[in-house]
Amino acid sequence: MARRGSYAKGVAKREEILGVALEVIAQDGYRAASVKEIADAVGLSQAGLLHYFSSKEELFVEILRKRDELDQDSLDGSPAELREGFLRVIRHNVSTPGLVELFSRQAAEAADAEHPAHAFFLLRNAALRESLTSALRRVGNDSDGAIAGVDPDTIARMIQAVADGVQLQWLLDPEVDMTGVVDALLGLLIEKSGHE
Amino acid sequence: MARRGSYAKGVAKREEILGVALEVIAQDGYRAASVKEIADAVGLSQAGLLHYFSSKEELFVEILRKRDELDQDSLDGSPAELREGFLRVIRHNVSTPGLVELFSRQAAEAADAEHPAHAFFLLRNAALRESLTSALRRVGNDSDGAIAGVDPDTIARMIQAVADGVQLQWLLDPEVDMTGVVDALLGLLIEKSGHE
DNA sequence: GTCTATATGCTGATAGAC
DNA sequence: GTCTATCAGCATATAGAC
Repeated sequence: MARRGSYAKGVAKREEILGVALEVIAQDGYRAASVKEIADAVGLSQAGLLHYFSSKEELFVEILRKRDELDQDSLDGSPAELREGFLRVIRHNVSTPGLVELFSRQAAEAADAEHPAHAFFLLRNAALRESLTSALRRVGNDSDGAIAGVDPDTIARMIQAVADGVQLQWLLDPEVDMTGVVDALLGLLIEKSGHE
Repeated sequence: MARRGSYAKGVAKREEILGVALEVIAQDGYRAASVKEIADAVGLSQAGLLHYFSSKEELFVEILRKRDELDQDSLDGSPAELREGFLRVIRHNVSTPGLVELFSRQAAEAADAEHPAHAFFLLRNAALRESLTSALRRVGNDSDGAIAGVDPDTIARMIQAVADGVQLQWLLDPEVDMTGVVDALLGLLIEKSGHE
């Protein structure tokens, strides 16, 4: 129990760090996404923080993972709820530009198979596609979830691509209506699946 | 003439550098996208290369601009040709992953309004949307280029988003069929505009 | 115009005391 | 577990010779 106790404290501290990191990056923007800034916000020195994460890159991955975890509630439930939940997540992202920038940068840097975030993004993307295709299969007219002859996996990639791509446009120009663009696509897809 | 001569030589050298940079990054990947690697490929020292570009960031912007310039031929012409040209550009990108990674990274980093690539991406994106909306207006049934009630600007953003977003997926996993996903969206949009 | 050499500056990572 | 101190390292940027 003593061993588990100290282990649990380490886990709790990690969680605390991730929570604070999420807040400070959301509030202060991507500039706050340095080890030192996060350490300051938590009330630790840089070295103190790196006691819990083996590297900056690992820290960033865990931040993104925690963020997904907090968003997960919105992505559970029925197909109709999935659409609304998906849009809710995007709407929420508007209030956290720093996290969106962190995500977008890491997504690009993760191209390298050796990058610490590479496996994370592969898994994350696959899980998201799975949620989407499963919803498509349950709601579509075609039993396999295809829409107008397009297979569900391609549809899922399309939805994810639009969401990720419009983020880049929005980071460049906050006037861009991220939710509107994604919702327009979802609307077109649903109409299409309903009418065929 | 003497002045214009030396000026012209400077321009010519810049162009030469950009051409070589495009080649080396396309061939050797994003790792070749450092000032030193490019300088080596051109046959200059690092300092010699930076004589022509005030900073690394400016160099990168010019590389991306040059790339667009070379792709421009594919994006001229009629609406039908625009679709084919758009897909041709994406197909070509498959052979230049280093450039796609450079583009994606810069697109994310350009979020900061102070970043040298910020203005470039704003202009580039606007020009691309203009090409797309103009094609939509010429080809659509609705005189204003809307599709199923979605305004042409949103459609244009959607198309651009899917192209940028699927690149991230493809960088992560080269098995992903970038062209297929984008073409599927274009197909859905065209059907939709044709049937309504 | 191009080079060599160096400054600069950050920031992530590590060693070792407490 | 946390800190202070320090290293390491690189890649950009600049100065100055040729």
